[in-house]
Amino acid sequence: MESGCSHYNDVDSEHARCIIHIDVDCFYAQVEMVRNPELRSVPLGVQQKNIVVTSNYEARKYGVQKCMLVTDALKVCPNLKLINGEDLHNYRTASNKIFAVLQCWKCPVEKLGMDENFIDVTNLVQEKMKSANISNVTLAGHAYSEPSIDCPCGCHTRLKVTSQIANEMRKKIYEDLSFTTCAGIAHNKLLAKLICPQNKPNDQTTIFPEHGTSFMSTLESVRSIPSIGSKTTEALISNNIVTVSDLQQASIDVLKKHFSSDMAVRLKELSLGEDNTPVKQTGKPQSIGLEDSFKIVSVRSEVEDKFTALLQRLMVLVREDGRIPVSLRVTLRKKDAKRLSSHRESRQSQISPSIFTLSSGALTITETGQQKLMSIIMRLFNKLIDLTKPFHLTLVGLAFTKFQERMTGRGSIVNYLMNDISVQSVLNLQNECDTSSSPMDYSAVSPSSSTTTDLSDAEVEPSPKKPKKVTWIAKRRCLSKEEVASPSKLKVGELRLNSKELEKVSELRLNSRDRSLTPRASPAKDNLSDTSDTMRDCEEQNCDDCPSYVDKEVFSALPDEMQKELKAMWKNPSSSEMPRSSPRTTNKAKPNTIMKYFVPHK
DNA sequence: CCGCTATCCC
DNA sequence: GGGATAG
Repeated sequence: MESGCSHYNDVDSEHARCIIHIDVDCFYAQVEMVRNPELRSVPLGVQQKNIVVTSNYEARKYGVQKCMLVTDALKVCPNLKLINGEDLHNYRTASNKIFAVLQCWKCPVEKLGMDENFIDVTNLVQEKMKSANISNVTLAGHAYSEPSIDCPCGCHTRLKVTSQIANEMRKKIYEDLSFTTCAGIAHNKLLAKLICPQNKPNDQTTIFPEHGTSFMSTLESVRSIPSIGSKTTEALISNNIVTVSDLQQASIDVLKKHFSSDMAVRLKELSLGEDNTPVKQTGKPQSIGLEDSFKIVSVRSEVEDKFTALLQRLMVLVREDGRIPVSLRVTLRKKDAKRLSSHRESRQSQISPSIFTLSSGALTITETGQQKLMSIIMRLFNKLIDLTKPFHLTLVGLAFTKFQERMTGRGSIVNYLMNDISVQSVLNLQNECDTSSSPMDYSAVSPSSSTTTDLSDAEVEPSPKKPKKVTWIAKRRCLSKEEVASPSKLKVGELRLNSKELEKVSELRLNSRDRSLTPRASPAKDNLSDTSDTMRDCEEQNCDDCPSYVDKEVFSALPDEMQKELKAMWKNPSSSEMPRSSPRTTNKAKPNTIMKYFVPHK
């Protein structure tokens, strides 16, 4: 190191992180101007229903504000050019492009709505500071306030480097996509977001940690703090806490009287400009849903029609998403004289992935699959409505809320096997108490990930609503001829492998099936073979390294690497990786998940 | 203000 | 499962 090395870099400091918040200027209006550059020079408003949801800066000169009534906007700006913005498709596309550009920096990017993104560039800044001489790095854009004190942790330098990165990002968004943006640079999300609009449009602002608290106190209402909404504001105001400054000075004990302890602490921290929430990489949504509101629906058949229509639309979205849903939620809002606003009720249930099919890689659903889903939906509906009384609904909603975990492919051979096996087990779990001949009783089927929990819950602490004690029996199922012959049409429940992996597994299963079928003459039972064959086969397949429950032939067909990994695991089960969803246990009475799925219950 | 979609927290 | 929050 050289001369005045005052650039101490304390990565454990409270100011350790480097966060950028990027906000696209008047997003909808810019999308329209990019589409049609002639609009750039005229006052432009984007209209939804009867309101101007946003306007370009040309229109703002005349006083056209966000969410203004069209009539009022035209009064202040008779030349206002209006474009209908009710179709969000173009906006979504533009939003995704911006998100994609930001991903180029290989840092976590969190999307917030269509026009905002957080980026955590902490690691990138560290790298830059290691490789380049940053002793006299300059700030890009504005500072909220010039750094005065010399923060010993080195955050000033880091944030200056961050401001340079933010500048590069905005430059690339402009060069690639022609969108101007604002950015806020800070050591946390709260300050980055709040400082972002300080220099609008098309500019960026950095705030240094030492100014966090004083900046926050410039905010008039507690409501301007993200995560403090109308309800929390009400509660605070009723305690005479109106401004952020009030909140800064409020006693924590007073806050704890009206909020949970965690919430009280969090409110206080926010008021001081402190926020340790991480930037979470945005990925696929955790739920995909639709809802439909209306004046009144009081007839069951109409409800069914609404759900059928929703399901129809929802399937398009799920198909586009590509993942296989395993849980379904039904929501409704009852007509309520008291609370007209959103008081929703919902019920959800697991669904069998085998309802869906994969044909040549695309997720589809058969007619009978739709019928199965509808019967689940109506069963959930019945749980929500007392059918002996009249009902009055003002909204119904449908959402898929859980999805089959993606095969990460490489990395985990245990997952490779587990996913496959666990799904198989689920498909073949049967409730002993179930006397019906129906092959699928949805109320009884548990998802792979929660089978263990459900079982123990049922044994240890039966819920009063489900008093009957259940016993699960695992059976191995053979593939039908059609399924083997045409793997692309296999039930989705058995297919969570990519095509290469699929080929392998199909092959293994085919072998396994041939072997179990040829020696014995029991062709009558096809799909659901009984357990005895399997159990005996397992006993016959004993080998030195494999437990008795492992099919030797299947095992030996696995790649050497996989065999090794499995053997290692069997030698020392507790130290081996387990699937995320199944916490391992040291309790011998409670077998680990792998055992659970391999060992047939007696 | 309300409709809609999604997430997080209790 | 329900409420609060965001956009």
